[in-house]
Amino acid sequence: RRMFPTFQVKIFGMDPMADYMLLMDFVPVDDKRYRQHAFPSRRYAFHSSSWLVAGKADPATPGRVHYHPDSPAKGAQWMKQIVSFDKLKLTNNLLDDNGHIILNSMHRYQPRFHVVYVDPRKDSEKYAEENFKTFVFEETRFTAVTAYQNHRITQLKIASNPFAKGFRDCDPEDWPRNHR
Amino acid sequence: RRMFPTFQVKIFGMDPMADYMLLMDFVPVDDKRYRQHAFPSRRYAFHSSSWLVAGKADPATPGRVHYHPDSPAKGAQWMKQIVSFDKLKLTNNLLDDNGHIILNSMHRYQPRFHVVYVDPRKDSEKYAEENFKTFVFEETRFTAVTAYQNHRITQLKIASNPFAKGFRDCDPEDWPRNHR
DNA sequence: CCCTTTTCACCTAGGTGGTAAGAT
DNA sequence: ATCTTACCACCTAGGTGAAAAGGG
Repeated sequence: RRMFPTFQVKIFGMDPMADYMLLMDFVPVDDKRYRQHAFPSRRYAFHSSSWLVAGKADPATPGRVHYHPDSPAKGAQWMKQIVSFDKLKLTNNLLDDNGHIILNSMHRYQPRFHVVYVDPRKDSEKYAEENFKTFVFEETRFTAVTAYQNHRITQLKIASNPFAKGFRDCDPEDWPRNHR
Repeated sequence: RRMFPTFQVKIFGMDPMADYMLLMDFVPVDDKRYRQHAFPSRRYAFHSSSWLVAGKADPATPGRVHYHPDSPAKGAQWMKQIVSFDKLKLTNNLLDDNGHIILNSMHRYQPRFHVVYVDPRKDSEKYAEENFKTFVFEETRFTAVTAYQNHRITQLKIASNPFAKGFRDCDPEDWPRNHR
């Protein structure tokens, strides 16, 4: 499935005439597996609001990469509007052959954003290091799940994702302006 | 609206590592305007199967061009599968600002397909002539209309365009194999 | 009359969380 | 008990010709 919200980025400082590839990947935040409850219990109507460590992480998944489908493109093209990675999809299927990003459920991940300058020089491989920049936004960390573990996350998604409009109790269009 | 069927082309002989732009435009086939009937008549239940010349063409429309949205891309990318111009849209609105191709209704057009080699040399403008190839398939000529003038064309479209499935009398899936 | 414009029901295509059944 | 899978109704987004209304 897609990520929601989508990872979006505004870019400055490229050479407008040069070609760049934009891509994303996901690295584990830690070496842990998470779970909802330490002990069996009926006290929680719908899971808890915090995660507990359940032990060591499962074996790492193949480290796939997602190229922005407009890659390669000129710096001017990338900079003239917000770049949105809305075609990026996540899966927990280790045998996936749709090229989706493979993650372990119940593990924490840090999305990373990479910019690659397409070096026109013949021996460009030599400069791979300097033609490559990585950007990490820690506020985009998340726990991968197969089903939501927290009502407030579910409600936030239903309220903000247009495709979940069918599950809304009231229409946000009817809200007073100062509540939007 | 879109063209249907979509203009599609299979490409051979490019340099796999070089960049190319692919584009289409439309040129008038002649300097004529067409119409259905020479004289008022009630003999035709739904128009005629042939076109009659109605006089000289209307003033030529702005000669817009449609770049395939994957442009620019490497020869290897273009050659590895059929290239489909399914994002190309036609309009009769001279003031259109969606970048659609502007055509005069009731006029005949010849679609043209152009391949532009993106020359990496600094003085590439000098070689514009040799880096540009045009391909014309006369069987793709058509008369632009705002509404179909012939029942058999309407039925052919309904039978073959998936988006018109709602107007089909019977489901082609139910046809015997040798009729498909 | 002939053609164009506008609106509409009906599709394709695909992104949501809910839900029930399945797996461990 | 906890988590995963498969399927579903319900959306968004947009491509069809029909039909009615409008213009010359």
